[in-house]
Amino acid sequence: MASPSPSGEASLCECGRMSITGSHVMALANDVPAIWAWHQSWLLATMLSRLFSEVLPDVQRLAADWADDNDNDDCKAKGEDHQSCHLGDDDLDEPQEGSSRAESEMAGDDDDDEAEEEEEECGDENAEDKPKKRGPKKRKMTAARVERSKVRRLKANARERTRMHDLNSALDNLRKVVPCYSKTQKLSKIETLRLAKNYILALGEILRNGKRPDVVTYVQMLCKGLSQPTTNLVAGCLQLNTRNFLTEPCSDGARLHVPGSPFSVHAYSYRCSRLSSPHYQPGGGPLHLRGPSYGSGYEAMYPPGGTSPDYSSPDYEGQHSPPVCLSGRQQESSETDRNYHYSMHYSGLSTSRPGHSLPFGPPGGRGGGGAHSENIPPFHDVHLHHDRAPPYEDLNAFFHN
DNA sequence: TAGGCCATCTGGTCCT
DNA sequence: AGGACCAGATGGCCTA
Repeated sequence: MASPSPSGEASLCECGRMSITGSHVMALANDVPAIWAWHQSWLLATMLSRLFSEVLPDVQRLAADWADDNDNDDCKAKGEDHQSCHLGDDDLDEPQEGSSRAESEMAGDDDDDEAEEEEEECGDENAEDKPKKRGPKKRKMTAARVERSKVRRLKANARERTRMHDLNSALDNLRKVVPCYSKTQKLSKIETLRLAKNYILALGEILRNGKRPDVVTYVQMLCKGLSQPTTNLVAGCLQLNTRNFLTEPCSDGARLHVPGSPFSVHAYSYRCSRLSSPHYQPGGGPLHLRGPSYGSGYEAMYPPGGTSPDYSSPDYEGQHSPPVCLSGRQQESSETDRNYHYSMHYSGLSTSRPGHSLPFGPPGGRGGGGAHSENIPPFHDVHLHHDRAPPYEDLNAFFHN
């Protein structure tokens, strides 16, 4: 630095006065026993003692030399202006860091720097032929620094574990309030979030329309974007027996009331392809709509007559999930047994809230939806999960029938 | 065995 | 400096 710029001068002066670490540190440095008492750290006391008693004179001397020698080597070789060399971007952002680096760099020519446990990286003098790099310099990883780094890493790992555990706990709580909950077969994280989103959208849709959807529509809303296993799970949780509405006893578009069910169901020709089956052939039916996001494994089949959700509306952006499509295998497995494993989020139903009326009362006046068809197992553990305001309670009751 | 899911580690970034 | 958050990597477990 043949002609130190004002900024460089200020930096050097600060280094010389050692104000870089704070005047209080300098004051303490003159009293090593105080540091011992203050920090209870042999390492820090040793470092500061040596720093100020031995290194500081050299630092000050080198600071003067540095103004004459160093500048040209660094900046002109890179074609950089002096300002950026004196105070690079990183220096501006981290003044203490930059000052410390200057301090270490100034002390770099001293042979004693190898013994400085807490000193910064001073390797530049060892690689004079190498171009100096800008930005933060790597600190020398002394044993003490390595040890501290390990401890810090272990603590960070523990915190990260705790954080993830908390997150998983929150997800568990979310699993309990979405329409499908099973202790034995947990929804995956992503499916839980998707189902929760669909659940919220479905509730909002009900509130907006002020009328209940048919069960197929509701299931479609809930299962939008879900994987087929999850779709099956939700269907099971919602007490939907595919034999009630996934068969072909009725003409397309005709409504079928499932005995005991509060829903009136669109009975339509529903060929439930096991899409994951190797026998599956896409595009096999007139009512089949390809699921946009499940081209390889899923096929969306919506009932005719516009009973499917309005996926073209802004509320239904994103993936479309297939409606209920239970595999033959899962149909063979006892749907009834499986349903008993799931906690239905009932509230305000007949058993717990006798006389409570549903805003979307079941057709036929079977208040509370307490009756069940032969294909729909009765609920034995109807209970309130939450204390809700009546409207939401009613909605919840409706959704879980 | 491939793929999905998960827990954990790790380094980076941002903020205090 | 340290904590929170995030994303990538990795390995284990499970299932089809």
